[in-house]
Amino acid sequence: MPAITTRAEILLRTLIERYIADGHPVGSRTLARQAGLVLSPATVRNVMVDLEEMGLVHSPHTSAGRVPTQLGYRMFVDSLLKVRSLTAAQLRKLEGELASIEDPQQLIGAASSMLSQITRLAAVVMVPRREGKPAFRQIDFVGLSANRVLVILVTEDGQVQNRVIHTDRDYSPSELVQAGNYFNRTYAGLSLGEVKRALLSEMQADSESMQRMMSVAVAMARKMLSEDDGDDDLVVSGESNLMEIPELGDLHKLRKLFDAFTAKRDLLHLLDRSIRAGGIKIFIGSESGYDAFEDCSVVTAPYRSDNEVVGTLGVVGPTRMAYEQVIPIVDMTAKLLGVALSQDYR
Amino acid sequence: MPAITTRAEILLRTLIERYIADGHPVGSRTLARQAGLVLSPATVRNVMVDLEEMGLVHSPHTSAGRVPTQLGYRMFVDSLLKVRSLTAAQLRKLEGELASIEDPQQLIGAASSMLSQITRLAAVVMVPRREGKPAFRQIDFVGLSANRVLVILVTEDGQVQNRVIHTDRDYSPSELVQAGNYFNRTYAGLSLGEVKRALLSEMQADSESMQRMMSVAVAMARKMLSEDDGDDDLVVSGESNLMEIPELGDLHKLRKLFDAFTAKRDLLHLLDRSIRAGGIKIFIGSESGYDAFEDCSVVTAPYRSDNEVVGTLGVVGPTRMAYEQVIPIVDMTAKLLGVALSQDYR
DNA sequence: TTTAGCACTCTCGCCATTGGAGTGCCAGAA
DNA sequence: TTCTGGCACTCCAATGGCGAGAGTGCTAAA
Repeated sequence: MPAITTRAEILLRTLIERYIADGHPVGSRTLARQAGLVLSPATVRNVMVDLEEMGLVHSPHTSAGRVPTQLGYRMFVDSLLKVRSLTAAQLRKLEGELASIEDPQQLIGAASSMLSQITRLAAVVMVPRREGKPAFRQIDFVGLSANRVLVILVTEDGQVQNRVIHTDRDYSPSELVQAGNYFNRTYAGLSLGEVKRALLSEMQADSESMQRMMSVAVAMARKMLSEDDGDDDLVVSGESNLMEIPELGDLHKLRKLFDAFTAKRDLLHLLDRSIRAGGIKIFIGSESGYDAFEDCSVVTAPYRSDNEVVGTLGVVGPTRMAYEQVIPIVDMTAKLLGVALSQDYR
Repeated sequence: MPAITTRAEILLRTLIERYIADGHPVGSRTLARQAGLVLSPATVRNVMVDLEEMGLVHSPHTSAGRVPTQLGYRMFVDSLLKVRSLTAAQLRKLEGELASIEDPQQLIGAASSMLSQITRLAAVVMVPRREGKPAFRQIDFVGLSANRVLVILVTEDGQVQNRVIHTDRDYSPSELVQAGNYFNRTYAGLSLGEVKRALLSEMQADSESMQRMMSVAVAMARKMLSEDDGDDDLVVSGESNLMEIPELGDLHKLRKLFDAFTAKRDLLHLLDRSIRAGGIKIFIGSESGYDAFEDCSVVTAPYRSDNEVVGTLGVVGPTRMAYEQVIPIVDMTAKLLGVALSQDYR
């Protein structure tokens, strides 16, 4: 296994850039011209067999040019890539669109749709997971029909969640108001996590010491909070951009991809893996581990709100994508989304 | 223009059934055998030229069989079609899945996904539009940061809507509670439409006669209610089923379709048109008027809650779809969804 | 170590061929 | 008048052969 020389690196880089640009296998003649080195095609060919031995490039058939392998792309993004920073226009557009939105939900949607529009790929944005962090602000109990109570929970950041729960008996409106008041008085300002813990211990404490009503309120709130855990969600946009991409022309592959987008589960796991990594993370081809993304690369970046990572976003596109443009766009979108989220509700 | 004979009708029907079944143009030999009539291929051919003159069938090229035209399909579904009623198993499945769900939102989602699973086509369900009908139950004002108030509106049927609005000045929590109480006292039990009307007149009335606070509450609520109009929405599922359909194999067409699904606008208009028609409505090919659906048929049925039509649902599939199966399924799903919606919150 | 030259290989587009399916039409039968 | 058998014809789809073009691998010389 030959060690990789500087020249080989340059050639690999130009090969990949070229291949990304037009999608055709690159021959030795074009590569020699393109690379800026003064080299004959024959020499380039010699280098190519080295690269092929190292598993960085591959020849679709004897008389085609070379194409990067997954490993080749990996090396490319790891050490050969020069990212192009955004144009002023792009930056302005991104900033402008996000700055004008207030509602976090809409913000997520806007980020996703912009990301897909600019990259012309599919974009995914994970909704922020606050993990019991946001402070509790107010709870309301509204009686519906018999035995059914609507619980409305408002957090400090202005998010509203609601759920219908079933109770063992019918409660009068005034009982419900009372329960709500008790709750709001007792727990105002605590984080949801703390509220949850407090509820747990309160449940275990001697229930005689509480009025029966309060214990019901506690039970209701607990039900509400406990079901709230797994509500991670994704916003996907621009899936149909992927239909324009020749590599994914196979309807079968395309279908797997689209199903993955609607199922969301795998995608969520993938984003989850990258949430801990501090910055940009790139999954090339089968590196993701999900076969729906076998011919795709996924570029993700975590975003932070109030200096703490709360989610990830990214794009899904063909392995042969314009990394040097996509990476800064994803990066910047994550930053701007973070800023926009932090400015709200503070 | 020859009038259509009974025999021609039978042949047209068998031709379409056959074509729907396997997608190949049908030749005179097969048609003669299939139709159950004792006829030679030659005779069938003579009938075919009649049908072709009437614009009901069409020959892709001189030596292929015949294929139904849009007009042919129209005649087929209008007068030739024998719908097959559901199998007991299908019915049980539909009933079972929907009966166990309570939340209207989830119900819509479930109906949509079942519809697409059973038909193996794309399904759409319009969310019920209640047009100011549901009764007002409760409103809450929650102060967020300065000048920003979260308004939470609960209707009699347990639906919760919330929106952040901006106010001219900062309000204290107690002011907000007061405003809420005033509101709930004054308008409890009225329908949203009535509340809206009442607010309008109240705004115009001499504002000196109200406390300043109340007028603010009114303004807030009005803002909330007025923005609430255009929130029609759709739930789409099973889009990716359409990728398996050979007629739609063209990626360009497919893309248009998918974009129509995400844009929702055209689809919404289409469903809107069929909401007034009492029963099943079928748009074949370009009848829909939207070119994304040019090669598709759309089968819709309105559904009712509490004996009043509140929405439509349907499926989108290739023009060549198994109408005799799809129609009863759409029909029954609409009925069952109506029943399930009516049983809740009553 | 690099380069030029050369034979070789593989793909791709083009064309001609062929078999099959199905039609249209006509003349005769019912 | 209506139906049918027969026949010539048309068109498609699949097949195989062919040549051009692109690019390689290898070798021998600079």
